[in-house]
Amino acid sequence: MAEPEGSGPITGLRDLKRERNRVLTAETAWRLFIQRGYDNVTVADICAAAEIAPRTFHRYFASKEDVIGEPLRYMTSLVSEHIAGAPAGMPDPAVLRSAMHKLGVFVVEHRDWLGALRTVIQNSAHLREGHQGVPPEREQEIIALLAARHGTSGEPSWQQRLQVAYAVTAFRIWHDEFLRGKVLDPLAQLDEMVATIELTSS
Amino acid sequence: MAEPEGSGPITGLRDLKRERNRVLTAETAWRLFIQRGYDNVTVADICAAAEIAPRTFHRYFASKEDVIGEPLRYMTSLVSEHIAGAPAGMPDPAVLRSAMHKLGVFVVEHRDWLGALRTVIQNSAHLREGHQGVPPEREQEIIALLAARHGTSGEPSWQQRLQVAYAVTAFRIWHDEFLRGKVLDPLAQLDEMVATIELTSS
DNA sequence: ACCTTCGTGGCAGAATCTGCCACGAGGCAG
DNA sequence: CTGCCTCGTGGCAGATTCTGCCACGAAGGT
Repeated sequence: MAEPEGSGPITGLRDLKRERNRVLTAETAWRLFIQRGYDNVTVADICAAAEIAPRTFHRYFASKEDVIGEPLRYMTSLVSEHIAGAPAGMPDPAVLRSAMHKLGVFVVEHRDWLGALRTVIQNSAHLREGHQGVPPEREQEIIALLAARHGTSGEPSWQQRLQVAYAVTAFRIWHDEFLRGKVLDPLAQLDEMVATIELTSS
Repeated sequence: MAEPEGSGPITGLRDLKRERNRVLTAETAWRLFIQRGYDNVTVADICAAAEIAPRTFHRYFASKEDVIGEPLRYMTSLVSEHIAGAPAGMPDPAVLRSAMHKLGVFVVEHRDWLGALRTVIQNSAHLREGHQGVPPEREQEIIALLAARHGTSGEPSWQQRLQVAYAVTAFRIWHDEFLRGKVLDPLAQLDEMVATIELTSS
């Protein structure tokens, strides 16, 4: 009996194959969504293109809709790692600003691809409502990480919750404006928008 | 041929019956959800209790999930009406603050019922992600209403978008804290939280 | 009173998602 | 290296959600 690793995908040959197939399936799905639209692609189509069984698809992803959320999950993991690795002395607003900036760099780098995915979401009646922005669960995660930085136990204050929520909200608005091509200097604009969270910490 | 009324549910005897059945169906669904949990209630169950055909259910609601969104839709309509009826001279932040306050009064009045519904959402894996807060579409609606107040045509500025987004975000955080029973003077706290949007308008 | 409009219910079917089981490749001692 | 265990995969049946289609009957207008 090894260590009780519950989730961490370690370096097993089997796990590697699994993860490769998972990523390949997701990319296949995205490609099909972009080509034909989310509603015109069935799980069977994805499985045929990715050469896996439908049963296996639902082991990789909780639902067809779940495949769309994959990039967002990755982006939130970026934020979490960035916060966890931030210097100990840095104040919370600065940590949040740098995390959002890092996320902005990622979005700018993958602009075309994220834009295509955004179009897919906009064109599907099922996805349009509820698939923008960071879900509250992830906000809680960020709040917990920030609290852990200075060892504060107990419930977070509403100021903390609000500041984190404002940060991801500002990012969401910027993300939308940027992908719609309405911004000249994207990262500068992002910094300016995220800077507004500073004012709430009076 | 009458006026080309496309959507407005007017005073027809037929429309009245339809609307009564719709509301009755929704309330029946909520009761079942609260009693047995969202995942343990099928559309067939709801239809049996409400004495309608499953086919009719899906004419009332786009999906089973859609029944949950009904209260939120009503609450956003409250906000829209409040903004549309606000005095012409009042500045945007004040309009937003009063609208959120009015919404807060509604939530406090229906605390028990909304709290039960919140528990239903929290206990369902399907609903937990993506069913909190105001969807971006409604934000756009609020932004448009505010813009219409002082006749500004063209695209809204990012400051305007951010301010509206902050307002509904602050309300969401308050709403969550309030329903978890962590607030002593709810409406005062709400006002204090929503007041933070004022600082972004520099 | 007649005709039109339209909400309702029933049916068939597509599509999503899950529980169950058997097969086979990866992984682990001995 | 061999045998055994683990576990990812695929196939199958079934529940459930959702939609297109059609007929019936009540509401509404002439």
